[in-house]
Amino acid sequence: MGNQKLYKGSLQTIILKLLAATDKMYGYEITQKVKELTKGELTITEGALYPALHKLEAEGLLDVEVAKVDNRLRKYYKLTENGTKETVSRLAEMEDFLRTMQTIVNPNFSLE
Amino acid sequence: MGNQKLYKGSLQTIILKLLAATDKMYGYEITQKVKELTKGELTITEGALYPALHKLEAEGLLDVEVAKVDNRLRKYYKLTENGTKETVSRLAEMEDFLRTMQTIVNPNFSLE
DNA sequence: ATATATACATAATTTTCTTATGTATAACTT
DNA sequence: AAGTTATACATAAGAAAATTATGTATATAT
Repeated sequence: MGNQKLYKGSLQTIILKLLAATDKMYGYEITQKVKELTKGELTITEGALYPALHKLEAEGLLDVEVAKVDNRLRKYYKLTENGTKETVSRLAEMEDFLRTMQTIVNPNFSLE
Repeated sequence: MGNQKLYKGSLQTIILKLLAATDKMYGYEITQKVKELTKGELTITEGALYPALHKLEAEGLLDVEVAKVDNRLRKYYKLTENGTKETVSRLAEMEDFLRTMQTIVNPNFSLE
């Protein structure tokens, strides 16, 4: 597991992107998907995930739909119309950030 | 100015990388260099910078050398031997992080 | 004379996480 | 049958790293 600290600030964007790619997902599913996608490099804890989902919902970016599967509760989240728009801009910001950081940490990068 | 929030957690690595590329720099110089390098996308505030420099120094990654230029104080920071080693591993972690995030937010990326 | 730039610093607050804890059901193991 | 792990939600306490606000002081530009 790499430096989790670096992921600080990017959780909302990750959630939004996954929902843009999969239409609807529930919390636990998101944690498992991220673990799988990142080959275990990023583990989203419940203490980070659930508050983040609640916040995105409160901001009107996500809609929630409760389901019962195998006698267990699931909360499916999906992007609202506004959430879809916001995802586009969050992804653009993320790409700017990644490009900028790439430039800075590039081994060929020099200050001269 | 992009989403400053995304840079949370990467300030130490940025400082270390700049010092690896320039041998010694003082605080204000770092803020200006970063602004220039990122074309204004990232503005490092003093409230973030100075505590970060003090912390890196306390951890033994930086040495400080005080100078007086034009009757004004400057504190030049440079990597210690340990700081140079640590920079290598911090940059490796940063590259892992950037690669992983790139995978997740890549527009060609799909969950199927 | 006044504002901006250079150069440091810290305190209060906010944001976002980690760690710890709690509830509950299902499935697997011994 | 009993205990552990997996599934599925949630929140509270605390830590980490920033922002915002404030402070000191000198130099330069208007």
